[in-house]
Amino acid sequence: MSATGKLLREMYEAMLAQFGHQGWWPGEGPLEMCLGAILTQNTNWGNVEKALANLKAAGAMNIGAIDAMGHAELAELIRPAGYYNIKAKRLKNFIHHVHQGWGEDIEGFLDRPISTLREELLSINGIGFETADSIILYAAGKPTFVVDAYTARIMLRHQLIYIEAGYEEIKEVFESNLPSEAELFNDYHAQLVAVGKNFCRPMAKCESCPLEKFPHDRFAGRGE
DNA sequence: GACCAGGCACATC
DNA sequence: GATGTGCATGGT
Repeated sequence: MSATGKLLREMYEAMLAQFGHQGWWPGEGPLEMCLGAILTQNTNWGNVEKALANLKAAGAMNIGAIDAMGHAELAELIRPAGYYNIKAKRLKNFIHHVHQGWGEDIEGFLDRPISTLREELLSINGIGFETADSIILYAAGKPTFVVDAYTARIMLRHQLIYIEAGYEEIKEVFESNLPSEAELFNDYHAQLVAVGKNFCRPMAKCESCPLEKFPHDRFAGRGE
């Protein structure tokens, strides 16, 4: 294993020891996770759960129903997740794409090589890098690393990336230095979010952060 | 009442 | 190609 891989491993163990397994997206089916990935864009997961509950209560947790639904009706159901007009469009774009190619077979849509699936997801308006990777990792259960703003900030502070690094470069640091295991990538991302929420904030001090013992700059994060 | 939350597309320069 | 802006609810 590379030196970076060893460091990433040790950082993971330290976070795991402090936060425990996070169990993100314990899963009520791949479709729900796909919808959740879009609904959670720049939004608290608690609000997303309310929107998903509304969809279920309306009998709309299936591809055909959402594809057939009018914009206003869908927007109203997902209202608690915020940005409901734009997210209604994004959900429809995604659902329509899957419906046309795969009918109700979301698992067939997801069960393809990562590169194929990722490219196709990214071609859908409303699905960017993070949402595509979230769908691949959490809904399809395939090993692709999800990068978010917390990940970028923590990696930068710990001098594991350059300030100029983009999404794909940050993702590559994890994927080329850790074993390609969906379960590890899943929990690793969740651990980074826990650190980001609780410690590694702009201008925050590092005391009692599980990553404090690893090399870092205190105020090197993005946007600081 | 300000600030934030598991982004993305589009306009503008 | 870099930077700015709109999208919107609910919890702290």
